Amino acid sequence: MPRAGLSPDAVVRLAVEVVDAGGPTGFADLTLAKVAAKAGVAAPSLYKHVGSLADLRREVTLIAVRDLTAAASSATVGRAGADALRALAGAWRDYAHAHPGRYAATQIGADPDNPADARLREVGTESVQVVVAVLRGFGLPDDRVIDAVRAVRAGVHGFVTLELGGGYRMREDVDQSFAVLLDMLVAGVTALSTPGSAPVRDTTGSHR
Amino acid sequence: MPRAGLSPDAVVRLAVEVVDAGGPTGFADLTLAKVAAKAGVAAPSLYKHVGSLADLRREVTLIAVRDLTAAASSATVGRAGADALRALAGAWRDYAHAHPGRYAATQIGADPDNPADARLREVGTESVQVVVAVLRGFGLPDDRVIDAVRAVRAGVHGFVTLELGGGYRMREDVDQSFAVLLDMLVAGVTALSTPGSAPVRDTTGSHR
DNA sequence: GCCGTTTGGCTAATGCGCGTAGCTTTTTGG
DNA sequence: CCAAAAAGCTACGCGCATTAGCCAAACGGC
Repeated sequence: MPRAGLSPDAVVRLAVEVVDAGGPTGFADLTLAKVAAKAGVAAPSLYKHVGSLADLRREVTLIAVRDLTAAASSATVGRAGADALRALAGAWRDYAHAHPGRYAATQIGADPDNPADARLREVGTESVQVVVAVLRGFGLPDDRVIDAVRAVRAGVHGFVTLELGGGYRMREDVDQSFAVLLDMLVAGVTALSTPGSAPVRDTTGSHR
Repeated sequence: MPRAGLSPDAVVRLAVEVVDAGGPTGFADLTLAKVAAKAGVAAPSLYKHVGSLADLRREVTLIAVRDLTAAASSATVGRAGADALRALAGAWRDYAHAHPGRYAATQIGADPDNPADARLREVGTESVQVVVAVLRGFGLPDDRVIDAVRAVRAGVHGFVTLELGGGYRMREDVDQSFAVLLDMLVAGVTALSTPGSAPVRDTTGSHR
C-alpha cells in the first residue's frame, strides 16, 4: 500500500485543477470523488487532509480571490485615474475568461457570523481595497467612494457574469460592449468626483 | 390510497414555493425530495408529472424569467427615457429582493444547442427586449443599442447579485449606491446617444 | 351501472456522493 | 529497534435522483 504523498495543500491544488478543468461550472461541479480520483486515492482518504467538502471549497475560493486580487493589483501598477480603472477592469475580465471556474468560486459570499469564513472576509476586503485604491485616484469625496466602488464592481462583475453565463447571445462584438461599459464607468466616476454635477436625488418610487 | 391530485403545473408551483422558501440559495437547494414532501407524496411519484429534476428546474426558471420580465415591463408603462430606465432598474432590483430564490433561477443560461432550452431562449429574448424597448427611447444609433443594453444589464444584474450575495459588507446606504449607479447608466446611455461625444477607442491592451 | 384502460400513486432497488468508523501499513523519531 | 503518529484502506450509513414494476382510483364507452 504505497503512499500518495498528499498534504492539505496538495489536495487543494488538485481541487483547483478539477475546478479549472470544469469550465464555468467547474466550481459547482467540484466533488471529493473527482479530487480523489485525480490524486489516485480513495475518497475517504482525503479526510486526512481536509475537513469536509465545504472546507475544500472554501480553500479554493480563497485561492481564487487572492489570485484575482493579485491580477487586478498588478495590472494597475504605474497607472492612475481612468487608465488604472480600465486596466483594473480589463484584468478582472481577463482573469474570469482565463479561469472561469475559479471566477465562479470567487462569488461565494462569506458568512459574517461564521468564524470559519474569517479568512474569506479578509481576502474579500483586500480585493475590494484594490478597487478603492484605484478610485481614490479620481479624487472622490470620501462619502462617495463607496458608491463608486459598488458601481464599478457591479458593472464589471455583472458584465463578466452575463458573458460567461452565455447571456450575451448576439454575435456582436463583446469586447466593444465592454469598452463602452468602461467608458460609462469612467465618465460616471469622474462626474461623481466633480462637485456641482447632478446630486443624487432622494430615491424615487420603486426602490424603497 | 387516496390521490394527491397533482399535475405538472401543480408540481412546478410547489417547486416555486420551495425555491421561495429557501432564500437566495433556494434555487440551488431545490430538490425533488422537498417538493415531494410538500406535495405529501413519495418522491418517485413526481416522475408521473415531470421528467427529471433538470426539467423541473427549467420550468421554475421559465416562470421566474417570465415573472421578472412582467415586473420590469409593467414598471415602464407610461414612462420614457431616463424615467423609464430608472423604473425598469428599480423594478428589477425589487423583484430580486422580493424573490431572491427565483432571481437566482433566472441566471441559468440556456444552452444554444439544447432543444429542451428553446422556450428558455425565447423568454430570455423577451426579457432583453424590455430593456431594448426602454433604451430605444434614448434615440441611440442602431449599432450602439446592443452596447447600451449590455451595460445596463451588467450594471443592474451585477449590483443585485453582489447585494444578494452579501458582497456589500459596509453598512452604508445601499439604496443610495444603487441610485448612483443608475445616474451613471442614465448619463452613459445619454452620452452614447449624442454623437460627437468621445468615440469608443479601439480596445487597448488588456482586453484583447 | 359495469368493465377495461389509463392514470397516478406506491414500494423496492440501484447508483452516486458525502461523511464516519475502525483497521493496517508506512513513516518517523527517540 | 520500537512505539506512536500519519496516511492509506474497506465497510458502512445517509440522502438524493432515478428506474422498474405493482396496484388502486378514475374515467369512458357500453
